[in-house]
Amino acid sequence: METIPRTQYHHGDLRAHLVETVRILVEEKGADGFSISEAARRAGVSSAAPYKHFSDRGQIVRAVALAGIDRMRDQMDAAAKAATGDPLAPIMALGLCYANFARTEQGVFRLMFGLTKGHEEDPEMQAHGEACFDVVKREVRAFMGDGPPDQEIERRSYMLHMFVHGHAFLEIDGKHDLDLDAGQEAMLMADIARRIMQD
Amino acid sequence: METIPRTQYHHGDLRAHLVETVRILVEEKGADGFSISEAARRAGVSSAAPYKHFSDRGQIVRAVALAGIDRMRDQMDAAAKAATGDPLAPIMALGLCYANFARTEQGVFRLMFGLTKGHEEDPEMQAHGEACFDVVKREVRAFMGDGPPDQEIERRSYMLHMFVHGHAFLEIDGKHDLDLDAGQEAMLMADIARRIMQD
DNA sequence: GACTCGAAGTGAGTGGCGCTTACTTGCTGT
DNA sequence: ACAGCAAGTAAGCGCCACTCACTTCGAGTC
Repeated sequence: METIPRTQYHHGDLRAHLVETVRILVEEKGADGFSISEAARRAGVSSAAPYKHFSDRGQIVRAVALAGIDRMRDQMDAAAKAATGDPLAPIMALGLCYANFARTEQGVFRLMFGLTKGHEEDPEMQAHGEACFDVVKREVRAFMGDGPPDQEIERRSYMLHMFVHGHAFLEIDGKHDLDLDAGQEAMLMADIARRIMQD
Repeated sequence: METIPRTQYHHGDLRAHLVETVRILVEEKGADGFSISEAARRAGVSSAAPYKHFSDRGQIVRAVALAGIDRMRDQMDAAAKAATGDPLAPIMALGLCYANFARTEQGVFRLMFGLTKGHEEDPEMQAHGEACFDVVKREVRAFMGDGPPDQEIERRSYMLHMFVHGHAFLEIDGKHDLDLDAGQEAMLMADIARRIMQD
């Protein structure tokens, strides 16, 4: 990240640079402790420059969140495909992946959800989220076979999502005292996955 | 709520008044769209007045969150005690209560969690949260009897919490498309409760 | 290769915010 | 009656999001 003042007048790709800078700031200062001004400062441009690329602060944050969703989707996809052995392994892997993402990209994770300021019905946001959830549904379908109707796949997938989402947030918010090591967390995930997927 | 300018110089109980005003603002404008200045304006005092009662904005927000936790605890306690019939009824009732609180006090609910700015290790906050969780543990113990060790009670209670917490947030964030009516939500809760509490 | 036109920058300015400071008010205890 | 202190005020500071009038410079045209 370039804190050094630019030599050229035009930046090159300020838009992408800003998104990345804000991502870092969000992790450093928390999901609501950063400012666009500071991001501009770090990028070595004036505080007015960001508004040539985004209509307002919300749109920058939105771009950071969207990129986060995509990143998480990629990680989930990879984790599910890499998991073998137990037929429940891919589903467990998805859960662990979700929790790990929340821990390692806490700030962005918070933005991805709870970004319900003016984005209540943002179709692009929803589409990217959907793509993420599709990975879950795909693995649930793979586990359950072709028997059950889509509605049942959806139901189970949502149950899994509820659990892991709650866990992720309780974890990063420090709202539980049972501090699990990686092994214990994996066992918890396995237990949950079994309970949700059985019968 | 008094928007009318006061007649007396001294307010009477500005502290409590502010907490209530901020609570309302949080619901109106969202968990991060309100300002202390506006709360002061609504209370009919100068923007400096709040700082005679709170060291900073964070402490006001904290007070609002604390009051919220207590309110939720009371509702959960009442809901659990009122539930009869099925032995799982109290546990289901707790879940529905949690989800309903999140819906009706969305702003405060968001504050109660995700208030991890400087409050990471706030013992009072944790204590109030604990008191809330105790209600869950009490009902789980009631369901399971004296057999299982405390650790198992804790485990099951946390599973319930994960699930309902995830549901509450996905719900208020509008992150799922299966829009459940009250009956369907109750059935979902029942299904989950059964899966978690069985064997 | 000069010219122009628009995208991408600048710097100064606005209003609102959180918070502080120095001062005032008026209730409460003696 | 009065002192002292808790609880208010107005004014001001620095930071923020965002705007506006202006400048720079690179890409496309002749």
